[in-house]
Amino acid sequence: MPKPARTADGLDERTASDLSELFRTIGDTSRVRILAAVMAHECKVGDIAEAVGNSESAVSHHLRHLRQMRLVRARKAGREVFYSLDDDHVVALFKLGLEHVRHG
Amino acid sequence: MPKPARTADGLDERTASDLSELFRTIGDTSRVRILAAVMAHECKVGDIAEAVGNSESAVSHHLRHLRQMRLVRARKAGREVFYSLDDDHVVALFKLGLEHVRHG
DNA sequence: AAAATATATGAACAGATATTCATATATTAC
DNA sequence: GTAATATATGAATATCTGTTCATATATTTT
Repeated sequence: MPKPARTADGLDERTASDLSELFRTIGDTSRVRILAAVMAHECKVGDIAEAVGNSESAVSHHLRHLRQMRLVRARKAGREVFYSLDDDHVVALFKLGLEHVRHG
Repeated sequence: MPKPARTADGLDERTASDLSELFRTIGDTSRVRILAAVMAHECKVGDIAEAVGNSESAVSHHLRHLRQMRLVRARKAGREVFYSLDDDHVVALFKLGLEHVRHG
C-alpha cells in the first residue's frame, strides 16, 4: 500500500485534515452552546433550541454535524430525540480551551 | 455593573464566543500544520511555508492570527522571525483531538 | 548609498459555511 | 383514517474566511 503523504513536520495530511475538521466543528458559537447544554444533561432538540436561542431547524442541522463527528449521540423516545455527549473528549477540550481563553 | 448575559446552559455569551473563536483558529488544516511544525521546534516563517506547502504570505497571515490568539509567539532575529508555541495548551488540545479522531 | 532578502499587510476574490424557509418524515392523539 | 407535534432535510442565500497579488517595512549586504 502507498505510504501516507507526510508533511515535513510529521503530521500526515489526513490526520491534519481530520484534526482541523474536529476543531472547526467545535469552532462555532452556536455549536459550543449546544454542546454546553448537552454536556449539562441529556436534552431534546426543542429544549436545546430554546436554550441557545436558535431555530429548531438550525439546531437540527448543527446536531447532525455534531453527530457525524461523533461528538453527540441521539436517543429516540417517541417523537422526541434526546441528545447527549458521545464521549467525554469534548469536556476535556472545553476545559483546556477555557483555561486558555481565561487568560492562558 | 450589569450581569453577564447567560445562556440557559450556564455559559455566558462572551465565553462561548471566545471558546469557539479559539477552536475556530485551530480548525483550519494549514494552521494545524503550522502549529505542528512550530510544536516540533522553533521555526522561521520561510521554513514553515516550505514545510506546509503554502506561500509565505499565506503563512504570515495565519501566524498573525495565531499570534492574536496567543497560540504562538514571535522572536525577531535580524531579518528573520522565529515562531514558537506561546504555551502548551495547544499540545494538550492536539493530543485530545487526536485521541478522538483516531477512533474516538 | 542601492540592492537584496525576510516578513508583514491590505484589498480583492473564491470558496466555505450558518441560517432561513419550505417541505418531508415519523410518531402520537383524536 | 386525519390532525397535530417533533425532528430532519434540501435548497437558497448571506456572511465569513483563506488565499493570492501587489506593495510596504525592516534588515543585511555590497
